Amino acid sequence: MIPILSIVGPTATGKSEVGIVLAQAFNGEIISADAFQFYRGLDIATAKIPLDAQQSIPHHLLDILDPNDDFSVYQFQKCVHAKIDELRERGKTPILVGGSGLYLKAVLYDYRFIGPKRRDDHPYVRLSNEELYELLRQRAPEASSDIHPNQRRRILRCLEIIDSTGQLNPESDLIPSELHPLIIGLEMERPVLYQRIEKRVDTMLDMGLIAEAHMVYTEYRHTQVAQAIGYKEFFPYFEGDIRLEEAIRLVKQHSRNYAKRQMTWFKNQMDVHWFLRDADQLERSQKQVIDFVKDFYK
RNA sequence: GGAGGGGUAGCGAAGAGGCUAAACGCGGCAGACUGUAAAUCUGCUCCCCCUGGGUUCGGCGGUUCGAAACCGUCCCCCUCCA
Repeated sequence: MIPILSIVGPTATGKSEVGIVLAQAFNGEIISADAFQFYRGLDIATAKIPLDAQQSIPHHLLDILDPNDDFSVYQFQKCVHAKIDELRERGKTPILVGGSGLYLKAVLYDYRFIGPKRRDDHPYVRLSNEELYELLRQRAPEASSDIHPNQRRRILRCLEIIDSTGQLNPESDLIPSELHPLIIGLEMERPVLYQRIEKRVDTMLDMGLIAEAHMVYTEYRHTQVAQAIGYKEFFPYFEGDIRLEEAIRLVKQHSRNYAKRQMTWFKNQMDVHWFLRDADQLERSQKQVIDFVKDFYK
């Protein structure tokens, strides 16, 4: 049986590099699990690994979408499952690398997307948060107790599932999928991580982040991709409402906040084997990870 | 030197005698998460032995049963006049 590896963790911990090293060590290929790296032309803000850094390791799912395309966890799940089958047939180890928690969980765990996708014309859409919550309270009091009334999307989804299946979500997120993945988490001391994040934003600026953001601003302002960190912060600057330094400050701040949310997710939502990386000894931790994986499958 | 305005929690900013450990925003911390997830949402955020206690609103001194709020004085900051 060919194992499935996954590298997760907050942004700027070096997931891409570790992914390549693992791919080299275990005859693997990379599958990206970053919600914005699927889009063509969005390279700088998404910290997409450039071709010449890929060390000839195939990277799947990068650049598969046009920025105008919509995408969802559901589609991602289908794509990745197909990809995993394909790699295994070729005898390759699938290595999922990314920071989009829900996407990873949907693939690595037994997520079943039942019920229809939300439609904008559904009668529910017109209800207020309070009305939706009340509805949920009537249909599924046990579910409503741990969902806040303001969490509109969750309530909506919950109601959809009840409508189409007559019951609540299956407790599927507790059951790891049959893939039995080995999930490796990369983390760093908070101050070190935050420092790296800020330094990386500076590097992105040198690489032309503002031009990329402006491209998104002019061409894709109303699409999904416009909400990526590294773009949306520049929009008010382009409008003349804030100064450039302020926009940059916000990009850094939002990146730090995002990293924190990622930590919370991976710590509490998934079963992860963590590696605390020392920013000065990145190679050493790469070896540790490789040894760990070898040991795990011995 | 003269005339005004102002100094409030990490920052911004309300409050103009008791309902104030002090609204609100930001930042920070923690958390949630099934079809936009780099999204969306929640809680906490002066200190402590925390269903209670202790110190706060530039400093000091007063008035008052009671002061961040009133008076005096001193120290800073800003604007205008000289």
